[in-house]
Amino acid sequence: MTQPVARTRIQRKNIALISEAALSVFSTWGFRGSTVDQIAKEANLSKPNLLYYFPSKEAIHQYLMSSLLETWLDPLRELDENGEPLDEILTYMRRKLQMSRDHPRESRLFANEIVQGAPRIHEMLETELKELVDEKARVIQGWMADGHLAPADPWHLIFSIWSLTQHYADFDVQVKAVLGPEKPDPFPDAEAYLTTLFTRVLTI
Amino acid sequence: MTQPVARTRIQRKNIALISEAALSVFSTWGFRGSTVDQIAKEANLSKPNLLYYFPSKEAIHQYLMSSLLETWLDPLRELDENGEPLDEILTYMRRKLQMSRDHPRESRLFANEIVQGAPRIHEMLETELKELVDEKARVIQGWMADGHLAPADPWHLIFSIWSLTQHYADFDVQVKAVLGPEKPDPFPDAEAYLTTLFTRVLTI
DNA sequence: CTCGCGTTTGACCAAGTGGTCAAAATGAAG
DNA sequence: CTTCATTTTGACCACTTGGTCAAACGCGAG
Repeated sequence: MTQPVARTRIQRKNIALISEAALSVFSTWGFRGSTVDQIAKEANLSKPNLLYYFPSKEAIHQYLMSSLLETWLDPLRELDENGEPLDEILTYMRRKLQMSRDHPRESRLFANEIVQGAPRIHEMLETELKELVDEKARVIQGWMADGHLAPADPWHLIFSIWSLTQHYADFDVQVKAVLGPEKPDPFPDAEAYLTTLFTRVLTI
Repeated sequence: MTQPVARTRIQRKNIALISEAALSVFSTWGFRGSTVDQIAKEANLSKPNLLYYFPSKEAIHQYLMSSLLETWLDPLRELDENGEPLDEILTYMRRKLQMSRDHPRESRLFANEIVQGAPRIHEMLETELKELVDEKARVIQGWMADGHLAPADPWHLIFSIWSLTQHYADFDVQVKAVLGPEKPDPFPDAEAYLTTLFTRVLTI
């Protein structure tokens, strides 16, 4: 029952509750820093009740990771070889930035996992993620070779999109502390800045 | 004794050992995920022995943070108002990138702390860090106003330097997983890419 | 309304946690 | 080589941790 298959209404409800709670807790404290009690409390369930749905803390984390992975990679999947190059990349960047704004916990969940050495998703990074990135990097490389984009290392270009957009979710405490209380929402400025940045970097 | 003042030779040696060990452990597991036993083992000391030098786990963490903070902010402090604008910014970026290469544990220590909401350094972010960034952002703003750099939001420009450079320390597992075993050192390419990036962004 | 299966819980456990303490070991100054 | 402050340690403590289990509960199909 690592990936629980919800059959009853109650199961669906509680697994959803647990996922929500686990997302909040794991994304805030990292795997080792989180406790089953915390997750149970956040989900309004008793600890044994929670462990009736998932066999262990590990299992909750695994379930979370694999259910969120698709959502996380989707924007890159949608990068379209036949689209207008600069527009495709700007759209990808904006979708990633939107995910930082709308799903910061998911972003921090992955950030925590990777900063701590990705012990539980390392294999996935080397297979699924690498394959997807390699494919799309070659698409971008093609665009550059055809003179539609200024030349630049496409792998590092993708890294830079990740790092620049996820920064606003993962390090938002820092961003908000530096910008101060009179700028409570950094996202409009961030979008403008990043649009300018990638436009200048990629326009020939 | 939150900031231990080493008086004897033995104290100096052991406090150094503990700092080293704590840096490794905290940067890998985050504060809550780390244990005093782990740190003691890594430092080759017994737990009570370690707690003879620092009163608590918190105290070790605080001591580490404050001793590393200066090192961490130094590169930005050196940004010189009277230097050649583009060169100053590229130099700053390169120094930050070097720190990611040479001191990845320090980078991850801060990353862990900030991703998890910076509970222990929040105040410092709002004072010391904000003041320094505000000062330097205004310098950059001046350069742009004088037509020495292409216009862009200077605060977000600084954020982008942080995020792009620290990415190679904080997320290095991911970077290495994506680039594969035939590219074990991403830094030369990263430096070339980031130099190109900031040059294109800031050249008028 | 009742029966059975799915659900919930209180009590419990072994291991790990941060931290204490008195006593033993050790280093260095005279 | 003695003396005393510094350093080190084993034993210990209260609390938290992930996880178990038998027993009780309650929802819905018949």
